[in-house]
Amino acid sequence: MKKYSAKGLSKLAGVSVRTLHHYDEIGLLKPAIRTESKYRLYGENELIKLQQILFYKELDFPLKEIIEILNAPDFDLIKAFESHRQALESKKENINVMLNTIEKTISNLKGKKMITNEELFEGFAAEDVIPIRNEAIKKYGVEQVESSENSLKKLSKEQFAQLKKEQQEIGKNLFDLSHMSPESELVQLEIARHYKNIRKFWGTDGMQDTQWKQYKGLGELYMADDRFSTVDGSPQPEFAKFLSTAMTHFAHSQLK
Amino acid sequence: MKKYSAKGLSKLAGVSVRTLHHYDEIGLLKPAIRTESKYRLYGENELIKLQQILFYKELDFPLKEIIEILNAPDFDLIKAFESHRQALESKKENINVMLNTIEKTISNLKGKKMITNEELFEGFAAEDVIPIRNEAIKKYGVEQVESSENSLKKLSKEQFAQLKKEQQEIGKNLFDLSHMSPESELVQLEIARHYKNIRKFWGTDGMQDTQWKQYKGLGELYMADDRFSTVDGSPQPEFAKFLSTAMTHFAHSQLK
DNA sequence: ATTTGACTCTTACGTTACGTGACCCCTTTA
DNA sequence: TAAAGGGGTCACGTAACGTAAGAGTCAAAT
Repeated sequence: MKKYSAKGLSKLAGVSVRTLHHYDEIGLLKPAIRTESKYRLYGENELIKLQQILFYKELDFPLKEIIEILNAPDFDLIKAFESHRQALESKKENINVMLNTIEKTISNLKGKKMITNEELFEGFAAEDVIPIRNEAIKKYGVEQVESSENSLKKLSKEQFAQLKKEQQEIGKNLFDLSHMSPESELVQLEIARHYKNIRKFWGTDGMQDTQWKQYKGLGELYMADDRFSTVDGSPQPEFAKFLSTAMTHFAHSQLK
Repeated sequence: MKKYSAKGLSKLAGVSVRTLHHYDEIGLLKPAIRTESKYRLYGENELIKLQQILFYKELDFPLKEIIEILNAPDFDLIKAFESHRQALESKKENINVMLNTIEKTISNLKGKKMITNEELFEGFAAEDVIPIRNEAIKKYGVEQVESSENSLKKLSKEQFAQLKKEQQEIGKNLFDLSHMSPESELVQLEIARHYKNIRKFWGTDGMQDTQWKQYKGLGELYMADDRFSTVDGSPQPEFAKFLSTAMTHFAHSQLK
């Protein structure tokens, strides 16, 4: 059985020796054996395990979770890798979104146009959200808005699935809307893009952080707002815009 | 003029109060005024500035740089954005490599085939080059190697991107070859063909520029290494892999 | 046989962008 | 008038290592 020294393994895997020390310290990856003089020696198994660690790390799993994942006895390699691939692909899409934003910003700067803050923050700002929320408060009262927000933070899994389904329906409708829109092709493209974002936003699993919950709550809130539903009940592009904003926030939080 | 308390502003912008404290501490965003009782009060200007801060933060600028950006109106924004875009793009490329690796790994697990460690780590390892380089230095001397490398660093980014792309093509083809039966004559033929391509690539035909000639020199330097040629003169897959790795290595050094 | 040079170990403080108390002050409201 | 709900300043905790410092180990070269 082939053995690797700390440096050997580090070169092979593209990590620092310190990283290996660290992983040893926290019990994530211990060397196969320790020589008399305390040298770390790793074997093939450690090599494979390290690769798995790196994959998860690439997906921004904290090391603590990686320890749990790799210690789980029902750990299915192929399944894990396939979910990795999915996550990577969505990550790539997220990067594309950011690239678009940056490119727009660059071309804006190059054109020496002074861009307004609203344009600058398009896709980021909570500015879009806040006034809407304020009006919602005027209409429904603070307590209703806040209770709605709070209650939404306690959704069950079934409710979540339901919401997800509904959101996907909405996405479809939006897509149809875009085809009927009398506006320019650019608008259609934008809406199509939003549609994609929405699907991804509501379709991604494993989002349990606070931001996400907030957006989810706000999402339902806005859905209740008249301004986001037409007579026939189909949603307006503004709603998609909000979702896109939320999606962008989420995407960026994922990118780190 | 409207004033915001710390909590008020934090809610509006979606950041924590502690964050505002922190920004105050490091001089990134100071409140407009401080009341007698030391309360922080922010105005519209601070709101806007905070939005700008958040914008840059979304793009992963460290706070130190954000301070510079916002303090220096003549800061070269475009340059900063460009470099960030490049970073993102290289990130995307890495993801693509990883996707390939994962897919290969999956099919490998499914097919129960063993892949080599180097293939397993494709996309992570970057410094395989170093030992080879050291040996090259031993053989040919530091000055020759370094002069070759230095001339390499003068390549334009476009030239380099092109080079890298071609190298990746070569690498891909060779990798695909590795899936064929090793005994097959077809494989030998294919390798020979690739060898021709490589030779052509390194040949003088397409490159009359001085820099390119020196680049070729470095290539020949490495090609002269025993480990990259077999008895009959045909190259080993390791050579193409080395080229790919080297390109990646130098591309990185080019980027920063 | 020794010196060199690459490698190894442990220990421990530095880093980034805040989170999270602890403890105390100020203002509003029941 | 006292509780509630803000506000403030320390100051340590966090994640995932980076980066020396000081010292031992190992194989090759002198």
